[in-house]
Amino acid sequence: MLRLSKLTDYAVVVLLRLADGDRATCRAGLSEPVQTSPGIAVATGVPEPTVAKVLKSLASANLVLSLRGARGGYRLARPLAEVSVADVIAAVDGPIALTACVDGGAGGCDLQGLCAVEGRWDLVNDAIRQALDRISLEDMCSASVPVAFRVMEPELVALPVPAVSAAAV
Amino acid sequence: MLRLSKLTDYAVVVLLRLADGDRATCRAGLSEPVQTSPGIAVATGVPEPTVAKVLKSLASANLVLSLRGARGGYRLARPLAEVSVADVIAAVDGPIALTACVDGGAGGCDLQGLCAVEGRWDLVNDAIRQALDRISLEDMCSASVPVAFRVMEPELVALPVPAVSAAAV
DNA sequence: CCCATACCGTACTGCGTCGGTCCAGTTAGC
DNA sequence: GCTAACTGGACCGACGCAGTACGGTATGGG
Ligand code: FES
Ligand code: FES
Repeated sequence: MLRLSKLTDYAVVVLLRLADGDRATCRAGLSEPVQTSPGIAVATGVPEPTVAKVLKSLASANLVLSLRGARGGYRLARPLAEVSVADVIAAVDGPIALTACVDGGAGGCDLQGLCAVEGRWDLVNDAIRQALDRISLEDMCSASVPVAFRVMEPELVALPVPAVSAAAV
Repeated sequence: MLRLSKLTDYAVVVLLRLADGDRATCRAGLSEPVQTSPGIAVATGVPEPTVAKVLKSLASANLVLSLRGARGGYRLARPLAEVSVADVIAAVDGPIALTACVDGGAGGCDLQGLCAVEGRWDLVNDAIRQALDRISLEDMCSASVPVAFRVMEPELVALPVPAVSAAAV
């Protein structure tokens, strides 16, 4: 159904949390805006091993920086505005390839040869890729908050943008 | 991986074949441009039951017209230029809903409430939907044929646009 | 009137991928 | 040296998809 995996959704949640925590620690005067995966897990509600898995994928894609050892953790590699949705999807779910026979996935289609849409999906694929590339996480974060159907606590709704995950720690 | 199902791919193949066959029968003087699912199956190489399944989905979405009874078959409901890729995807794979918590799929996300990206995916979802809506099957068919990597028979390459599926019948 | 043809709907099953978990290993602070 | 935390890989159950099968219905021809 053209559905993206839940891991990608979690990745966005984690990244947003990471950005928000960044700001919080910076405001507190700490020079080390680093968050651990257990901390992010308890802040977002996502099970901890899953958070670790997602962060691992994001780290290998250079979307976050990892600091090993004790007092280690993760840090955003770039500001949210510099990260597009396509980057996140590519980091977690692999390259964007709608079908098996686009440029990305080298010839896995079993109809290759007598299929009428030989490489035509590339057009659609590129269109989607551009659309996803044009949207940054900053855009998603500062969207017009169209949650008209799901009212949360008034205090949370009243807060500016990073209103969520106020139950952290 | 943001991958669309193989059935959708087949649907495009079948629709293109249907349009091409339409033209062929019209040229032959027949007033009934109708093709049976077995005929399309043998023309495209897709297994027959799968073709029937796809055609059923397309028929219930009013993308093709079905004529029952003996000498029945399927016919295009609209010209290819009037059918967008989004229509085909929606017909075969259900509505386009990237995640479980967009407007389409009513609240299936288990993080609902403390998730930071409450309804923000709608932005991405709409972008993709518009991108897919803007591409018609005609566009896919008349794409610049970027099959630089996969050379077919020269005769087929030399033919104008609907060069494919020449091995029909 | 009867039969062949072809669509229609549903139900079933095997398989591949995804979501989630676990464990051993490595690095760096204390 | 010990502990906290990341790293990489493997493992397994669950779910959805791809494909198949069967009975039913409608139409046209003999
Ligand atoms: S779907 Fe891959 S060649 Fe047609
Ligand atoms: S993913 Fe559905 S509410 Fe966050």
